[in-house]
Amino acid sequence: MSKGKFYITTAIAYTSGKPHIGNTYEIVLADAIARYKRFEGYDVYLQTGTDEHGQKIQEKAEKVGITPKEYVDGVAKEIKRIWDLMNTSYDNFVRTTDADHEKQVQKIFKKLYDKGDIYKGAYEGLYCTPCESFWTESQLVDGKCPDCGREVQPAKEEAYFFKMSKYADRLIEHINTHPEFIRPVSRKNEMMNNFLLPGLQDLCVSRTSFSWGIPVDFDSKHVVYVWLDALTNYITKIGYDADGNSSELFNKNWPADLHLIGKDIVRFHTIYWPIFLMALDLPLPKQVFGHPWLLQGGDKMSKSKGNVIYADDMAELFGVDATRYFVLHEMPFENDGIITWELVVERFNSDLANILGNLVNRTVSMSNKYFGGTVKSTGVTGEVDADLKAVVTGARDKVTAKMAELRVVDAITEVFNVFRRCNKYIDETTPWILAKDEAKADRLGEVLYNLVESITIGASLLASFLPETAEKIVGQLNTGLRGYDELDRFGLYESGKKVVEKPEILFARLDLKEVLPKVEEIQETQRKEFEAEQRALGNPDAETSGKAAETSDETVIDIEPKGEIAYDDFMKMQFQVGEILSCEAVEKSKKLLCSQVKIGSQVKQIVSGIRKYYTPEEMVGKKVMVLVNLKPAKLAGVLSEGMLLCAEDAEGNLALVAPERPMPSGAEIC
RNA sequence: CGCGGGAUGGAGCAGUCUGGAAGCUCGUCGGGCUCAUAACCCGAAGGUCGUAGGUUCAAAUCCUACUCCCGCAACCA
Repeated sequence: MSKGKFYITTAIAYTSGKPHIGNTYEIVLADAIARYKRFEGYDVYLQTGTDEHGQKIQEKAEKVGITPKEYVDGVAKEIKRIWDLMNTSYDNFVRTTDADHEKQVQKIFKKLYDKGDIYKGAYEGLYCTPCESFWTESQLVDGKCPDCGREVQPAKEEAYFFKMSKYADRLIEHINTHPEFIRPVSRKNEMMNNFLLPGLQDLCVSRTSFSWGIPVDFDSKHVVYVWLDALTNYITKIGYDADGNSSELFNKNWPADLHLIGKDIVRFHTIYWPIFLMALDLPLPKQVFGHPWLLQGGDKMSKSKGNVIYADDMAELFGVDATRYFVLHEMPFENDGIITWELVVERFNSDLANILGNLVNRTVSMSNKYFGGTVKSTGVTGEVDADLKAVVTGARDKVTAKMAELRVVDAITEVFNVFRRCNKYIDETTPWILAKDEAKADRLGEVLYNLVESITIGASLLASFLPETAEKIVGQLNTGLRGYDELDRFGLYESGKKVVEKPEILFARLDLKEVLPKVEEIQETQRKEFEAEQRALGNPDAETSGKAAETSDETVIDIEPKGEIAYDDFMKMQFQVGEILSCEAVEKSKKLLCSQVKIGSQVKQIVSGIRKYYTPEEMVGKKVMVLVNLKPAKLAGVLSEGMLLCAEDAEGNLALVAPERPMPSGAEIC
């Protein structure tokens, strides 16, 4: 009896490196939703996978000395391994390097080209030849290249563009008439105000600067823009065919009911993707949910800090279900969630061990102790039974209501309220006192029956979130999980069955003191791996910060290698030691500090983007390395006559470079 | 005046759209209980709901101004 189809997708993971717990959150969330929908009776199709093209991947593979395909094969395998480890019930794991996908993307590109929505044009802009970069008028500084300060020339580079503006009005209309399309609502406002209402630019949908992508089949210099490539997986991998021979799977499942994505890519999913679909004459997905991020103690995770939390590390320490529980529970609906090891342990002990694990344990123990494990309904009810039953049988609808709004945390709370109520029931009925009175044996039997029945119902509701645990619980109670339609009825546990003799501890309480050293170990390993990786990539200085740039979802990004320079070029630059005489924040900016720097006998005003790392007070008196003969420029309206040199680490943290021994102001650095 | 989000007992959050007795989890303190994983149950303390005004019989909630955080954008000479 199907309630209809439900097609849900996650964003496909970019194969630039191992996904951390924040990335893993998405698939676990999707899995919980998918499992619950299936449980409700929907015909669910959950699709996830990997996004494998793009310049970053090509560069990275080159660094390691393997082909891009070899590289993504490795990462995709690792991602799939983690998805499987987390016990996620996806129906389809897609890869954008799959042949059928690539073929359809080419067809789609051609179709849109034939239709006139994609046209061949040119980047027209101001080109800085040494930097190989295009700039717009507004990016220029004093009419010069913002990178190198040299002259720029008007230039063109051939590329394909998509006519976004053609569909903008229709999209605005759609968003306005479908309030549920973008969730949460705050993201909708952001999209409207920032991108749609100011007017959409045509989007460049091809690249010629690298080759690791899907080639445009009628113009092989170009590869398809990664987002056009990646987004279309939602249709190609369920059988969309641009020529009209789409599969039954596609016809049944499209439009998608829910795209689950991170808040950072809302723009692509609520603007570009719908417009691509409009151009293909396809209906739009019903809902796009941009979930928040999970942050490590408020910081972004990064490998070099050794504070990345990976799902498999967590699963090893706490178990798969505890890991699932944690990410689902700690992620709020709209704001970023915070993850710390202390919080993990607290949740684990309080909810999983104490409320749930202990409840099952004490119930099974008592059944064994008082009745040799036999659970029998005697019909001797008590006053408090009614409330227990009401809470237990009413839980399903509450959970369903929360899930319908994608309030997964609240749904889990509803499930746990069942277990909390059971614990309270034990206190209200005091079985250990009943057991002392032979005449109350029947009442005692009924109490234990009610507990076993309630736990069975609770476990059935829990199954979508903690599938393994739910099975273990009903296993100990010697029964099975209930169907959705049975959960509003009390008393289906077969009277007279026996529970297991020895209750297995579901979640053993953790001691933070024992967990932290293990965490320390993991972090140490991570830092070592990171350094080893850096060395492999030819960055021997990696451990002290170094040049290897990296973002949270990347293992490494190396900076663009610059061309060799002659000694003369080097000699053109004048570096000197400067002493900071005074320093103040630049009013109009959040990042800039303006310093008066004494270099020899002159004083220069230099603006630097280091406000985040240094206060004006602590700047004063420092002797730093200054590039003196840089052409002055205005930053946030303030004149800057040079550059304070900084080292930048993986996360963009900056540290001023200073002479290692005291040197007088003005000393030349060469 | 770039766009947006946030500020609620010690911590983490809900409540704000649709004004009407400040709520949840954890922690703390006190009590109960001993079936159970030092678990469970009950109770208490603790908040002028960022600040200042305003609307209203009534404001965490609506309006205005301000302060401080955080994203994005810009930018980081």
